[in-house]
Amino acid sequence: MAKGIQTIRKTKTSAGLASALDQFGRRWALRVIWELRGEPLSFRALRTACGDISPSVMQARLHELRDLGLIEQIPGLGYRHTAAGQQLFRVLAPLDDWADRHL
Amino acid sequence: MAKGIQTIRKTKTSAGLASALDQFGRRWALRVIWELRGEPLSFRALRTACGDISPSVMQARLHELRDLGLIEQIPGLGYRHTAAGQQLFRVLAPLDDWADRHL
DNA sequence: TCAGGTGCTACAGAATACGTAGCAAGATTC
DNA sequence: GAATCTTGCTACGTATTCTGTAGCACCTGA
Repeated sequence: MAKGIQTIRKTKTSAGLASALDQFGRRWALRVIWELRGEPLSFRALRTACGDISPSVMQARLHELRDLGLIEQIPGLGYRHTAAGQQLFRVLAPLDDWADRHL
Repeated sequence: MAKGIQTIRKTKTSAGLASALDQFGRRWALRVIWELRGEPLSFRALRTACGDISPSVMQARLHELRDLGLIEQIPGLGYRHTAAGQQLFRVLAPLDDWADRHL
């Protein structure tokens, strides 16, 4: 491999986006955000919505997403998006169309 | 926990989107898509752009993304988006603003 | 009281990621 | 034309993460 390859980027990836992509690059993280698009879901409902994933992993993702301020737990109601989480979902929403078209 | 919890979703997550979210829920998958936004990058340049990740993991992600038809390898040039990959990046692009705002 | 649901934890085994070293092939330099 | 550099990529031992199953404490309704 020889000429023409760019080795140095002009614009680097921002630290915020990098950490976001790192968090989202964990199994089920994006899926959880997606499944909470409608009404609040209980821990177990969320688990079955994701195809009965391991409760320990679900617990880990829920903690992380809560720490990021993307979801919140309402006693007696279950889990739902925060304002930031809703805006993230709005950003992610076009993925549905994209997946239909390209996968 | 008692009343008001929805256990059954009205609209299920499509299989295409589910598999997409599954693929993207692997470490560095989204990051690789993101780093290829500009000019083509060589294997090693891509690796340093992602913070010097393990070459075996990079190799695995590149294979998977190639199998999905999102990136392609041009001999002498490196890796770059396919048409589908570019459209995915366009969908993902607003994440940058979102991360700035919320993280 | 008891059956059923809830959120959540424990733990062993499997899969995945990491970090480092290194190889073969092509270009570059001397 | 030999040495050097850079390329894409592989090997492999270790560490982290995910999976699958079982089960506990709590609450609700019958």
